[in-house]
Amino acid sequence: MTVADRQRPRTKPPEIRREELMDAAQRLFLEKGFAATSVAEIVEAADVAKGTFYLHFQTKDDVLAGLKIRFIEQFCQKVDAANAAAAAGSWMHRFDVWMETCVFGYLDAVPLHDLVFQQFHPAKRGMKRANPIVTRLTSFLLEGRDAGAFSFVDARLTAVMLFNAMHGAVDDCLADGPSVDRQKLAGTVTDFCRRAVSS
Amino acid sequence: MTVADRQRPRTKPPEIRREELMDAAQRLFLEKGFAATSVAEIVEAADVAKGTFYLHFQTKDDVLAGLKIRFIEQFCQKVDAANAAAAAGSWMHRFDVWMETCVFGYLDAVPLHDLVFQQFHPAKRGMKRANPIVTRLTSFLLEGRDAGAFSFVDARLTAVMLFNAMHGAVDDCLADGPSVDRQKLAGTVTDFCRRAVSS
Amino acid sequence: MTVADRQRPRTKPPEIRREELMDAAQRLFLEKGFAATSVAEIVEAADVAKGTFYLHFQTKDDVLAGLKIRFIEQFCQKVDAANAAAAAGSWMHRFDVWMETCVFGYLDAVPLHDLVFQQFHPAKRGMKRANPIVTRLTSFLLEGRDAGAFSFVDARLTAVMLFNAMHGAVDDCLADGPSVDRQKLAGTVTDFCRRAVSS
Amino acid sequence: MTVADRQRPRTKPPEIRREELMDAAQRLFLEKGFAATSVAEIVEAADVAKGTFYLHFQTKDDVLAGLKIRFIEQFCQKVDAANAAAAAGSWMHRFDVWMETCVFGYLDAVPLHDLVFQQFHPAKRGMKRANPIVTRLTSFLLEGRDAGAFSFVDARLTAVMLFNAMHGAVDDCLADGPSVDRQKLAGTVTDFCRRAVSS
DNA sequence: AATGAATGAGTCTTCATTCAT
DNA sequence: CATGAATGAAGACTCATTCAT
Repeated sequence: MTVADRQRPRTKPPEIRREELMDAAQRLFLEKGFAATSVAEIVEAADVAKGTFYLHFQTKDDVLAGLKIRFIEQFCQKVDAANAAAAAGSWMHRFDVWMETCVFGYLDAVPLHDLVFQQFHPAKRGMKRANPIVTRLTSFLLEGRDAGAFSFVDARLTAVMLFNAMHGAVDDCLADGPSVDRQKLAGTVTDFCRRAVSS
Repeated sequence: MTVADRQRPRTKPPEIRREELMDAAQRLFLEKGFAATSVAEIVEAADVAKGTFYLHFQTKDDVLAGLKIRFIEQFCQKVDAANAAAAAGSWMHRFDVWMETCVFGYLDAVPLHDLVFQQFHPAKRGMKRANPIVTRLTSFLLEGRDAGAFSFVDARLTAVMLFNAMHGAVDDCLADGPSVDRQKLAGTVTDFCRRAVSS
Repeated sequence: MTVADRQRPRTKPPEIRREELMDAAQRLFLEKGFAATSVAEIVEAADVAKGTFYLHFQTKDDVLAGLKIRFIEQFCQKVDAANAAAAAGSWMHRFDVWMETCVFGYLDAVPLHDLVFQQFHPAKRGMKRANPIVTRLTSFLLEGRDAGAFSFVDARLTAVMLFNAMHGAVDDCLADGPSVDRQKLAGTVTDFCRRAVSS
Repeated sequence: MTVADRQRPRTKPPEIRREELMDAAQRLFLEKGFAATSVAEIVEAADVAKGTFYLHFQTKDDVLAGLKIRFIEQFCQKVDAANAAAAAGSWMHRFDVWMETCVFGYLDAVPLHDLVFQQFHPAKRGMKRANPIVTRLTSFLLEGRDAGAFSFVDARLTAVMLFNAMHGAVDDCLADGPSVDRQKLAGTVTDFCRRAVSS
């Protein structure tokens, strides 16, 4: 309460502060879970006052929403980059690259993925349709089929199943422990997926 | 508040009371989510007093655990029954039956499945290994391969991927709305899965 | 936190607890004002836990509403009793009794009156119409006019003006300090009021 | 956010800024109540930054005090003007003008009056003595009595009662809705008041 | 077996005010 | 004169759990 105690305002540009708060929140959410993390802990970790949090986010849920958007953006960038890099190869090669990128990408991000995709209440399953990875994969499959490289019944549903198969495999491996033979996993997944779309 | 209302003997056998509480809890959890449902609401729905809840369950989490066990038991029964009924057919036919049973079974139970498999907070991913459906499917795949009917790299991982592909497909369809062409969905899923394990 | 610390529940019938909480709240509201009194202080004064407060009231505002109802009931009882006791006298005498009862009643209750009639937000002026004292007084005036004892333009508006005149006079006297010549005040008020309705 | 939008010099003379802030505050206070209005809302409505508010007012209460002073000044001007205009008439006529002016003046300002006269918390009832309208009316009544036109027991208390009767009547009419028969109301009030002071 | 009043730590959120720029 | 990011004390309200009856 003394004059000495009162810290002078340590002003930063809003984007920086917001990012710092999101970083702190993400770390804590991953450690202890969303519900078990209090706003008090977030602001302490970010070294700001309680009120500062509410300068940048409407509610605690709001941070999670922000984290989700950030996660999706970053993941899409990875996939797009890998896809572009392999553009010259065969369709099957490009498909393998797709799935491998996803496997590796998720291996590094499964906890975060689960965090941001945790369904808040029920029903909002509709959100899943928005999954931009599935959307991209669907387009890719359709192009490949037009080129005679792939075969399947329903492009979108196939993309969904490929995505979930991959995701489940990664999940399962991680369940065994943190040390995973990444190449072996990727090999098994791509083999599975290739079969499922081979013409 | 009438004389008739109160003091009516409300004693019931423990198993019945427990079941009624679980039913009430399941309904509310599915409607509003686990975290958003309070014990107060559960006991109100089950028409018992607060204390009665704690006569049958240690904590709120305990009910969810009970719900999970009940769900798995019921689901396994369905799968086992269908599998037994198709035991005389070809391996591919039996495989189709497997996947179809899952599709139909999950179509009716996806929200419940998601509820009981919701990961609480930490990386209790180990739990997933316990999924008895995957265990059963793994055995089935191995037998089929021994009989020369199937081909794949890793039995367990393949079972995991098949399971997740199926689950994802059902999820995705449900996202569009409650009315689903069940046969068409089952057909697409079985086609996908059959490709993935064909020798 | 020790076992010794934990007080055993000191259960009381809901009506008693509710009354005790209202008493504590009323005392604090009168001392420090409604806004300046926290629920924490109320429960401390009533010697119960925070949660107990919310067992009996939905919100903090809810207590004030309860206080208002209680106040009105008690005030009406006083007026009705005095009115009944004077029923045998002349109309003018009964009118004097009316106003005197109000003057004395308010002298003892002005702070409480102001507390419970403090307008929360705007507009809810409509509430004032519900003032049962004014309603009673209106009826009384009409009966007296029918008997040829009173004269005025508009019964209800006259009742309102009499009530407010009385109330303002009491308020004004109280502003001078706590020691008031009650008889002199009552005399001045009844003189004023009698003139206003004399035929 | 365009270049044009920002950095436009926003400096204004202090009196203007202060007035604008008071206008914004008064509008919001009347809409939502004093307590329910935040400084943040005031500065937004006045289109200035938070800090600017504290350049012109010490605290939030300070604005309300300013509003009160402004209100009283304006109201007194109206009454004085009307009184001066009627100076040539009879005492009773002048009295009618007095009360009519008040009725009409309050009809347009009751919400504002209630706002600025809302007693904060303690029994700062002493403030009411300062009511300059009552002071003026007291003087007027005394002069009229000296001239043999009025009769009453206590000049000040009579002024208080007249004022409160008038105020209550206006309040009551407003409670019915925004559309009021102003002339009828004024008639009823002046009739009531005239009786109360007639010799 | 059943009750339900009581508990109290814990949570999110608000907002008047300050001050470096 | 003006700004607006930062502060942090304070407050209302929730809810899983207990236990005397």
